[in-house]
Amino acid sequence: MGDRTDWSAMRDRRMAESGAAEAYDAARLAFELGRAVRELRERRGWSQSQLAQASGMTQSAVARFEAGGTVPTLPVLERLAAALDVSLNVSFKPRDAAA
Amino acid sequence: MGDRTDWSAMRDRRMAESGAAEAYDAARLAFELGRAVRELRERRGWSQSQLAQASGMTQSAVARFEAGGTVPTLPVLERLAAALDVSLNVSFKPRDAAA
DNA sequence: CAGTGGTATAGCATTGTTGCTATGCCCTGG
DNA sequence: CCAGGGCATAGCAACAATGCTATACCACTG
Repeated sequence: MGDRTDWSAMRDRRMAESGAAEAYDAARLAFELGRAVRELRERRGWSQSQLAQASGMTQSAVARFEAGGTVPTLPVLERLAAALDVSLNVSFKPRDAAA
Repeated sequence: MGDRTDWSAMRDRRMAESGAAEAYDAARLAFELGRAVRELRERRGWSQSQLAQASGMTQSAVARFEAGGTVPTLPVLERLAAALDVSLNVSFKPRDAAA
């Protein structure tokens, strides 16, 4: 994967400023959520523009999100989930037990 | 529930401006996450100040979060989860199937 | 080769969350 | 009665995500 963008630098800066681990996890979570949305979108055969319209965003915002360019906010995740007809799950899980 | 705060008005404004449903869901999610954190914190017998220190926040930020005063960001949720020794789970779930 | 659709980036204004400090209320213990 | 701990709010500065417009690149097609 080439470093065609400037975002990696932005993330690195964030990591250096705070405690690294937490910011790093957030960036990784952003990346994985982006990939998940991209998969769901492509599975439906939608273009970024279509998803954007369905979720009240613009194509550029969708592209930025799918690339993991920023850590998404919960309102945005909810709108994407609604548009893709899936449910968003945000919860805390004990580390030592299931569920 | 008493309306001792000003936050309900803020949420109402957000709901009125956008599409209502999405913003409403985000506010409810914020509220439930706040309650979850409060439970985990009290279960550990921690004060807001202790949790704040453990998660790199201030007591006021913890109070605001537990009250559902703002929709938390993922970095904050990660830090709280780490401090409370639980794992944060953010994912999309199909509406028609399990897992 | 021009035209079109899909995607990636850039730049900027707006908006909202967080960080921080200070303060007020309630309750309990001395 | 007064002091202190715990929690709720306020106000403001700083920062980061979103909204939006415009543009560039690529693949495909007429």
